[in-house]
Amino acid sequence: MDHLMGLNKAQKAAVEHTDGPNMVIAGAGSGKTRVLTVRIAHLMAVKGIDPFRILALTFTNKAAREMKERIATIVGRGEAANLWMGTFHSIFARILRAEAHLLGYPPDFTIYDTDDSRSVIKGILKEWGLDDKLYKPNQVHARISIAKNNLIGPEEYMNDGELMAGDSASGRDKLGALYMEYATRCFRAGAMDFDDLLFNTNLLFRDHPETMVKYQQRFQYILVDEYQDTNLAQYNIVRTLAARHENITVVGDDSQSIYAFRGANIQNILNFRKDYEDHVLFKLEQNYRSTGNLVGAANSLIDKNRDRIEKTIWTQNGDGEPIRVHRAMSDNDEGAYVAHDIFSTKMQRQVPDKGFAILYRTNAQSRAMEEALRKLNIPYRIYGGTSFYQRKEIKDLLAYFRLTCNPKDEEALKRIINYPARGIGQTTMEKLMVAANEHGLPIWELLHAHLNDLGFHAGTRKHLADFVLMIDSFRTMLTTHSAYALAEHIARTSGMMRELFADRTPEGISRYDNLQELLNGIKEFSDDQEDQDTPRTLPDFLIDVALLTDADNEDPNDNDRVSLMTVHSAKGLEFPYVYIVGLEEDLFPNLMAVQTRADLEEERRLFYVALTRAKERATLTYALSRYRWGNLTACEPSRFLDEIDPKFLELPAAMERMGLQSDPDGGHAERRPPWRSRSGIFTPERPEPTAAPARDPRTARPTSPPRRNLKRINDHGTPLEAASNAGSTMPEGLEEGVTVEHERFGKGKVLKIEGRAPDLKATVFFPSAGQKQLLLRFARLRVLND
DNA sequence: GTATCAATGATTTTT
DNA sequence: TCATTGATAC
Repeated sequence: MDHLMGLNKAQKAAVEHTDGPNMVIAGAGSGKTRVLTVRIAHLMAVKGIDPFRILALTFTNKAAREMKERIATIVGRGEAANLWMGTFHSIFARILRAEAHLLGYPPDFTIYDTDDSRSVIKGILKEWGLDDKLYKPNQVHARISIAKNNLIGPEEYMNDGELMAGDSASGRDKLGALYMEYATRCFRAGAMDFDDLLFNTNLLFRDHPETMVKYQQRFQYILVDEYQDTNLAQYNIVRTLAARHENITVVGDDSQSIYAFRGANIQNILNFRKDYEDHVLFKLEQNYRSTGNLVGAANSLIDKNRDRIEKTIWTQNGDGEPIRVHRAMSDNDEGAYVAHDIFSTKMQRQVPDKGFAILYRTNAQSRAMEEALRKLNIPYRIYGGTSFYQRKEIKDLLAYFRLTCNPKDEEALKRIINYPARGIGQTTMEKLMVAANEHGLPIWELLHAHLNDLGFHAGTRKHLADFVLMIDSFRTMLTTHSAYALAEHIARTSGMMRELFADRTPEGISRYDNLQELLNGIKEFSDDQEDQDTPRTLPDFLIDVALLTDADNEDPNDNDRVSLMTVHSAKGLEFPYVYIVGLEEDLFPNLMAVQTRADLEEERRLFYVALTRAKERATLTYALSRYRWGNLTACEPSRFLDEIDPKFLELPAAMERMGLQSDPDGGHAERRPPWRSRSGIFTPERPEPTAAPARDPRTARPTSPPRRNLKRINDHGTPLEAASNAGSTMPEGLEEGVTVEHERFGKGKVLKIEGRAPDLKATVFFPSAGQKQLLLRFARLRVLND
């Protein structure tokens, strides 16, 4: 078969071994996507499997689309179009839509995005009079999200003594009740949030065996990409669906697991071997992407992690250039360096703009980079950040669509009932919301059936009735008009178009243009019927759009640009020249993510992902000072810089210029990399290895972390306080879930660790003394190894 | 009920 | 720094 040409032995084996459970451990750059696509094509073309019976799950729409394209080139477009290939969320949204009635949802249920979820939570907090500083909406949502991803429903949550105890220990004993209320309100609104798409699929299969069996039988072959990033909800769906035919292939790389923060469980990939005892394991270890230096550097880094599957990534590619490290004075300086370096590389080596990527840990870092690139007229594209679909004007129009399709959608209603202004203000809304909660009804139903019983003045009543009438008129068009015709009608009739057109400021014009762009998008969507016989309707569009991200909006004719993105969104991509910026302690690894060893290991995997994106050359940069929340803070170089074997690094001539010794006795002297220099005015002293507690590379965590608080800088640019190592706080191995001993309370279990050094706090449950909150600074906890 | 201005507080990563 | 919230005046 010619589609097998050019595959190496391991790749070929992974393609041809079609049946039974298979796991493909695919190192970075080892041709994973190729194997997956050829494998699917092979199933169809050689084994004659009906594409309708193949389920292929990915993490991003982009990955799904690209794979489909590649499969189409082998088996033909029409065949490929019938594959069930997409993200977990989009595939199961599709299935849920077909089965929604079984769970009591309307078929045109809304998908709440993160903002909607947060807004629901805010509403409840306000009504319940809870302090939104104690119950931060983001955190409440994160907690609910993690619960759902671990298949813990609101009842289970409230019945789980440990969870509830943990909450009340942290003074947030209403979390369970909040979760319950949140779920109730979403359901009442006929809405599922992102996590519900997976959670409810689990419910569907659990409570409706006949439905589960239907899908079990349908999906004869199941393939899962990026298996290391699946959470319990996803894992369980896959396991359930695969139980019948057991033709399951999972592909992944434990070293690239970077989504634990949202519930991904690396154990899923580590346990596959136990789950399917007669599985076959393929290891793809040859890297085709990167130079020898890059592969070596990445290996030396990831070697510091403890939780991983042993494997050796190797390459036949030449060594290539060493990895460069650049120290910048400030974040703007860093941007200027990167921009200039891109400019000169571009000129000297004739590299197109799209050959470069700038990767950073947090979206906030993009600004300095953007400014620098703009100054040199280098075209760039930012991935992530505020996407098109998050713009206010877009969300507003989408809210009209949502309300039309599902009038119970409370968030949509709140958003637009008075936009454009039609005299329905805050007071009216509050009355409506109170009444809705009293009766347990969606606002829409109140307005529709009980408008006259709510005690509104005639004027207000008229405004409300007009609104209802308008939405109802849109609803009658749902079945008679195409998505585009209806969308355009709504944009005009609602008054949104007029409102935006009237604004002649540059921003206003751009908002109007965005509106037009959305409508164009819907037109394209309406017209695109290649895989369907019936015209696509507005509800179809909404499901699609809710799960779309900015990355799905790329214009193929305008893609010769430098890419700017977070490391997370760079996963799966590759670029000849990669700049990884902001390699500073507290930023990368991120302050919020270095509480436990597992967290730190995830940060390290993230850096591993970043490094392995590069084909030709990687450049690592860090700044000595950086604006954070608007004020200048001093930064220390990232520990990750130390963790790469220095033989893969280029140590710049800057060393000599700074008057540092370099090899006075023929190569045996201490080679001090520039980020370790002692003398720079700006360089905040990091405790020397001898002074600081040794960092054990196996546990990869300082036995007693130096304070990593951001230090304010005074006018002379010197840190106000030296990095203090006082207050040894974190005992070795202390993390959530371990058993500890306290000199007064005896043995206890650590439920939670929070705060930042030196104010790290642990919530510990002692059977003898109950829940205690302990400042690690004072409580001498001893970790017990059981 | 609406518009304007000052104060406030947030930045980890995404479907 | 910037975006969102709260108070004030219209």
